[in-house]
Amino acid sequence: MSKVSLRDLAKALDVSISTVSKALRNSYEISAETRDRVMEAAREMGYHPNPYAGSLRHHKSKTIALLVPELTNNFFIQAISGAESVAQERDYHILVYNTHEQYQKEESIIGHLGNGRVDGVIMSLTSETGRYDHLNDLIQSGVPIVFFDRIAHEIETAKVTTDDFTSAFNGTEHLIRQGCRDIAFLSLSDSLSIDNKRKQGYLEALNKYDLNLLPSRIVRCEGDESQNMARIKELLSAEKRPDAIFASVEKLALSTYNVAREIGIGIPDQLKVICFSNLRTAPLLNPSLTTITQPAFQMGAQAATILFKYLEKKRPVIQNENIILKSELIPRESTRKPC
Amino acid sequence: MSKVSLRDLAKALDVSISTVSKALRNSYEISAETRDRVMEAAREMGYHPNPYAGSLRHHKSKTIALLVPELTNNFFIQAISGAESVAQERDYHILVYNTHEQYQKEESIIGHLGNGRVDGVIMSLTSETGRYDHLNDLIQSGVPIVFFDRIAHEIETAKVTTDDFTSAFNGTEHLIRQGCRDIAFLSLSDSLSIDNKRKQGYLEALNKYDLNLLPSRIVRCEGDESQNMARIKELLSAEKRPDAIFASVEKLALSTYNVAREIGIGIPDQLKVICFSNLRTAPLLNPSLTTITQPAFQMGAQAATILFKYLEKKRPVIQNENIILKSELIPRESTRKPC
DNA sequence: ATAAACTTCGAAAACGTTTGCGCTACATTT
DNA sequence: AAATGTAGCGCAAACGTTTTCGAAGTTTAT
Repeated sequence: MSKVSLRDLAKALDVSISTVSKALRNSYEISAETRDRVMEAAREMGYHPNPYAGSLRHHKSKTIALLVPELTNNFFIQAISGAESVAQERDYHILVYNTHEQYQKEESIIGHLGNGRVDGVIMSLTSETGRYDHLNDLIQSGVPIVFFDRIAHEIETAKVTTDDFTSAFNGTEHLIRQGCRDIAFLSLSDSLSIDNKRKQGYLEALNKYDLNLLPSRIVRCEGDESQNMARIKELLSAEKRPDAIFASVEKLALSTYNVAREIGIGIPDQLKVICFSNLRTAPLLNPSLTTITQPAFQMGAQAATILFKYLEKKRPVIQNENIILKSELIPRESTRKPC
Repeated sequence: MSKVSLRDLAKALDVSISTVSKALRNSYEISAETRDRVMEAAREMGYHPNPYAGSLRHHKSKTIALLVPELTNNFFIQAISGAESVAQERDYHILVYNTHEQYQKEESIIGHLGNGRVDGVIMSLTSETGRYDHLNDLIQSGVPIVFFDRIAHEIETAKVTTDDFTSAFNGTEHLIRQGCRDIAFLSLSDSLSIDNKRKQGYLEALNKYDLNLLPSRIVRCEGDESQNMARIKELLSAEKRPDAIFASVEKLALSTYNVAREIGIGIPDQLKVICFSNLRTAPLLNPSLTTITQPAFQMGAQAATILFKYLEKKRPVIQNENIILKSELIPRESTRKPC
């Protein structure tokens, strides 16, 4: 039982290829009797249509691409999972690509998506991405893009994000209410939309409470894990160290935990920690970690839903559309006030 | 700049389609001058070959499928990441499918992979999967499958696993050496190869130390999270509760942590816990979790490497081949002996 | 009875490639 | 001078579909 094509079926049934094709698609042109014969034979011979032949005719692949800057990351995985759920419902296929936080890879992958391989793209930008020609080219060539989380404001299309500014504001305010007066912010990248929004929320909260900021309190952590840990260690080893850390992403909070443990700084007594995170084990950490948790699964599902909505139209040009979901601040021990 | 095809290029250059095609593939039939003109025009007009047209001719899609029973799972994500890395190097594309631990979904997805959509499959079985007709059919139709972790012994092909028996034996022995005498085993599914191997390793260790087993000490946890937690709660609430838990998978250990916290059982003093896990936060948990960590990334990478090795042959029928990688037992506080 | 309409099917083009083969020049050999 | 060789290119088939159109044959309407 190797590949069986329409031609094989036609030959076996002694009818034409087009008859078989029409019968399988329940065309009104075919008599019920013939249709049943064809269906029966198709099942028996194990016929499955060649998807690429169909794609070639239709200029539709029933396939979308999903680009994320990291795979081993709870947020992105949950988002992928959400998108995959929606795609599976609609019989779409998902190509997954890891851009590894590298602009060059993003560009190269996007380049491979041009000529009909996918009907659309769902993506989150690299922390390096500062120009968008590759994305505009793709859209120009008729492949719509929906962004989630790390979006490109410059591109007119649908974007699914969370209330980063407000969440960061609330998170910072939470720290202040827990008694912190010198809060450091661990940033991932200056070119990232979400990072900037979060930073602004953080600054706005400091401003509201008249806490003036040392410039050194905003720490860029765009290196690998050991480089970031070195930065954090430097920050926490200074004679005047901050009394709280707001990590813009999960991994920086974990690095902070590791550094704190290494150099003997107690959380939350000597240092409070909060971060954006989708870590399922946040409640089980030592100490349990206060998080701002994004609805990652829903974000992926929403992005997919929007994309499919447009793909079902004849001319899928996506309009500007901003879906903003709410994150949830979950206070835990890492920001507990001393009693 | 919408789609540009060979025909468009040919028209623009006033040569035939075949000349363009050959020029782009650096055929010796084409003069250097023409070749350069074509190359130049192709770049300028933004030509990218339609992948599906090529697939149709070649019966090769440069695409593989990756089926996992769960997406939000550190082990599988790392494995996907490993496979993706190898695929990216070789310019292969990866379709990712979540079978949601459901045999029916696995069967349906496999059915969609039949006619040329993918050149090969890398997969880990569902905990429900007990029959393999769908997989054999796929292989018969010329699509090779490489298994990893949750394999089907019954199918002759390449399989990448870890030393589950030995690891489970060692893990159990570790518990015994830490003073445990009544060790419960949390199992995921009876039909899963890895689960059985782990169970056997566990039993063998008990046997070596002459610890006789209550049948109730092997607990099947194949439901959803709340059902599993109920089971574990029942186990730990009994008047004679076990002094250790060996969880065959990560999520059951986390459920155990939650239950223990809920009903006030101290880890490790009243209960020791060990599990197979790829949790990055294992060292940061409260208490830090003793794990048997599988080389998940390498497993995915290995599986992909083997698959590609066969795909590059003319007749990709994969021979029986068992790659067995070693897991690492990392003792942490959750199995610490009382001092 | 003939014309019109409908039913059921097949021929063939098209999607965008790749590739074997043939054709034209021209150059080289006898 | 004729025969042979070669470089450079185009024609057309093929991959497996879908779909338009027309050709039969059959039924209905006039």
